[in-house]
Amino acid sequence: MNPQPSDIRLLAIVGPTAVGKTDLALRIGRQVAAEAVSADSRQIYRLMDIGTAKATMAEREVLPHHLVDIVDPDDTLTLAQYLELAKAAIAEIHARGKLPILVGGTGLYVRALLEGWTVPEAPPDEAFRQRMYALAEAEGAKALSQRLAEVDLEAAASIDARNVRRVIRALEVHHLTGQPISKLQRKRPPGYDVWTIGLTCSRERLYARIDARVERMLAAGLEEEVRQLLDRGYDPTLPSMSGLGYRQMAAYLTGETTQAEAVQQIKRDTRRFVRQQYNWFRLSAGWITWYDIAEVNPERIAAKAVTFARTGERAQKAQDGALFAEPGAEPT
RNA sequence: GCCGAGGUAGCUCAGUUGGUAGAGCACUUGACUGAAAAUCAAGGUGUCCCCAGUUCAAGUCUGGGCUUCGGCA
Repeated sequence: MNPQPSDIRLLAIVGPTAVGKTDLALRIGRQVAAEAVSADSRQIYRLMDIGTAKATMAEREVLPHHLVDIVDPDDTLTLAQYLELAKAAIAEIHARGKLPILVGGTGLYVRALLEGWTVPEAPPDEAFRQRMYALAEAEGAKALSQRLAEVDLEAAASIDARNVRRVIRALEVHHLTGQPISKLQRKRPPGYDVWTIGLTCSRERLYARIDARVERMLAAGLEEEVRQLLDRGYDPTLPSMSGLGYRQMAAYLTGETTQAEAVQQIKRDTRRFVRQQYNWFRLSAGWITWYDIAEVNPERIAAKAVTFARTGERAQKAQDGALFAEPGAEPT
């Protein structure tokens, strides 16, 4: 008998990069039987350890991590594949009598999982994409969007015509399924017994943490890690190499920029990324119990999580240092 | 000390024949359903170094001052 999702107690830890999500998960892992399910689109890659700030092997002894190191840098993992693997991992961990902890900063993954997005069954068709890009090149992005309007008016209206990538995906779905993407996108909440903790702090503080972390990555050998990837023949244009730290380091190592510029750009781009992350994890979101790390000791947050693991009891907003009192707010 | 070139948005700078300013980046915000740390979009920003003068009107012209950077002593 498979357990119903509603039987599965799931803790989620979200927030911007470098705020301390992994650290919190480890603290919890030392106190209760738990395993982590990563919701990080970059930690999936093997050989990319330093720049993605993966938990160390020793830390993974304490808290086993799923969905980390699962594909090679020249491979890709799609959203649909991620969702399948994550759901399976969560079910397995629960079956072992342990607490699954969803940890990660990839908003798309977290939201898609917790909100139960049904991804249209249309795997990428590279040849089709190439043709569409050529078309966009020849006739312009507008023309492509008009083509989409002919088969899917709703999608054409909601996707910015200038965002060629998304317009092509919508066309691709119609091409492969004969149906408009706007009709295939569904949400079916999986119904986990989930509590989502969000970690945050002021931008000023976070930006300082980011700068410090980038320096630590450099000291730990980020440059050498990227050089080895290039030496192994992994091309700078691969999706995996578009990650923070890798893209800029590769540009330096191939002579496009100076080292100092590359480092500065990593810091700058990471700050930009943080702003993007807050679009997925809004401070005003009722489904997240936010804690400001400058105000609440991580041990105290971990204690709340442990209580949840044991009893299913969530810390109340408006107490325990949680931000944004909105009692009764439900996950969407 | 002398000669030259500057001082305009957080930074680098543009600003035509005088009509109270503008681009890139930064910064802030938003979208996001099989590439997502991707891709795309929107937005604000100013003692135009200071003082005086000419003028209906000065970032722009004139004089003085302060200051930065070169070169020469």
